[in-house]
Amino acid sequence: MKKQSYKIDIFSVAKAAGVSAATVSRVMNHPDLVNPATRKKVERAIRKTGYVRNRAAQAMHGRRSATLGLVVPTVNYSIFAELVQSFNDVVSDLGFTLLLATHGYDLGVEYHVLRKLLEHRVDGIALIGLDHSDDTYQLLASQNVPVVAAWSYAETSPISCIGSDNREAGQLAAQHLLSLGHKRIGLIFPPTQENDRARGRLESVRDTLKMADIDLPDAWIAQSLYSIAQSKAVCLDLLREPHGLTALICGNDIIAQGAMAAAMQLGLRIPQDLSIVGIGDFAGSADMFPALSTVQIPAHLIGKEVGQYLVERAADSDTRTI
Amino acid sequence: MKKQSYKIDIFSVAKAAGVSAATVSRVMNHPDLVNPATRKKVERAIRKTGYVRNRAAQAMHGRRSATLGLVVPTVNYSIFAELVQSFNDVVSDLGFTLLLATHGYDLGVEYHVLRKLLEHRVDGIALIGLDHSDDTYQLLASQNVPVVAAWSYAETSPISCIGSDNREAGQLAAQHLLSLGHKRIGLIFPPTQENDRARGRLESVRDTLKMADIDLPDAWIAQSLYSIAQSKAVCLDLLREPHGLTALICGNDIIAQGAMAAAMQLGLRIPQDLSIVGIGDFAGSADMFPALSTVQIPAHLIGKEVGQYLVERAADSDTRTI
DNA sequence: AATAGTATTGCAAACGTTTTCATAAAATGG
DNA sequence: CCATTTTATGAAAACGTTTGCAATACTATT
Repeated sequence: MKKQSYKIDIFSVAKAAGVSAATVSRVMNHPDLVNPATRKKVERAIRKTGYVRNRAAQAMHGRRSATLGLVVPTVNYSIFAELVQSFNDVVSDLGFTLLLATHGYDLGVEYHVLRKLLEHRVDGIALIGLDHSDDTYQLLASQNVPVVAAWSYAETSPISCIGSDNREAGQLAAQHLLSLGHKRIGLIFPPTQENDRARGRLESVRDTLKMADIDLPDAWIAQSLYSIAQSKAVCLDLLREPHGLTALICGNDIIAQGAMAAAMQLGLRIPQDLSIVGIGDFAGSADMFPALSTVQIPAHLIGKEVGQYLVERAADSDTRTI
Repeated sequence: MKKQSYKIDIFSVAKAAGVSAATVSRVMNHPDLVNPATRKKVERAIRKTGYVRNRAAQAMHGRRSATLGLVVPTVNYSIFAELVQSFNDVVSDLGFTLLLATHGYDLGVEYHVLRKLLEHRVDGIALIGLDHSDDTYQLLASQNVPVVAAWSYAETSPISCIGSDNREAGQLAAQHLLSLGHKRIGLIFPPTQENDRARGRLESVRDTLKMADIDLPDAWIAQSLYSIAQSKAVCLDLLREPHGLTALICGNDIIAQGAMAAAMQLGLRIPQDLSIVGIGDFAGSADMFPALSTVQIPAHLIGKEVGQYLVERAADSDTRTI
């Protein structure tokens, strides 16, 4: 029925329905403004011609692209996958399409992918965390597009943020181990230069241990990237040293899983011989690792709220321009 | 430097650089056509004005949106996350932006999200698997946009596909257990109605076992959705029955992880008391579960090849229109 | 039945690019 | 130095929508 691969635009539909292009447009955007009978005719013509509306043209005219941009470090390892999914679920239901970009924990790359999303005139932008380059902050300030930082929450943030307090998470993890009586606690964290989540967690773990007069030599702190394999290797090294560690705090769940693998390999029972605390969330980790305590980050909830917030703001700036 | 929140378009830049809009456009799209000196001027003007090009306008004119659409069932559970990541990495490097959509294993929903991507005039589309609704296939045929089915591979596919042969994967899993001498093998698979991956795997497992004259009563086959918790519950039920099962084949790695959790809870050692074979790939699963044998699906490679293929085809149809 | 109001539709002017075509300037070659 | 090619630029016509405005056809109120 729709073989004619030659461009079917709104005028083709208009002709097929015996109305003007304006009416066809109104059927799609303001159906209440058009007579039910004509609406039926138009809808039939749309179906018959196989018309697919052109959002690019719409975006160009009206300042609405019906897209939202989401920039995450990575979608691997499940860390942000759940957030991406719930974000997408909610905005998709509300008629928006997701433009996804990743930067692999490189804030220079982040600037460039953000720019690409803005080129597509997304109606809103979500980023992860609060550490961003000056260029990024300037770019966001210059475009007036709704922005929200997800995952981290801080009173002092220059842009709106929806997420959890990383300092509190670190504090919870440390206090949990302290309450169990641990005194020799090792730390495995990812690099913290461009990552406010990891930095906040690490700092507050340090502070909490210091407040409790617990020693934390540098040798008990190890660094690992986001890789189970690497984390496992790093933990093996750390646990083989004669530090007498009785507990580990892991900066995120990926690292915690590497730590568990290392402990298993060394024949250490968890939690009898070694307590491991992770920070972060991994869908289903509770089922997989009943012995691993985790300070949970409600990724699903954050994604949902971020999506709702942006859709709302997009609608606002829509009416604002009118 | 770029406070003037009022619309900065290509003409503003042109004025700032003392050239025409056409020249500015050429600087961005065909830099070799413009004099190096003027190019410098224009680039400076772009930076000074904080101009961000409008891809919507570009797409409207020229039939290039610089976007690619990817439709996956879900990005949760890591099943497709790795593919999404590697697809995005390669297309992003080549200047494309990713439009992501998910359908939660519902092919009716798939049709609608696909339509939304087409509305945005993506330069190419990737879907997962070969099971799609008739509407979907018709829609794809009516638009002439490059399409590729990822994950599954089949000679008979009506559209190009890049992926692995699910029948072979199932066969490998079954043969592996047969070669270990197992005779009482249980199966846990996801629903197979709208999922050619699961169906192909299940059928070939069945065929392989039948060829080897191994019994496979219906009671040994259980169904589970993509959820570790549910899979664990289903496996607990299955293993508690007096079937005397010595091995399990799991339709994917999520289910396999639930099966492992169930076995652990029942005190069964893997692989001494129970062998578990998963099909699918989970980044890092080798590190996490050394005892779990898995028929690996090269998600990373598939994502990369699908991305490269689409970019190539997008470039083709670009020159074709000229 | 005349008036005012409302519901429905069409015309045409945007929206911000890209690109064809034309032109002018510069380079080349004899 | 003139003729020819090459290089560099600009003017203007698309591209496919949306929407303000105007016009027409109804409906309700006197």
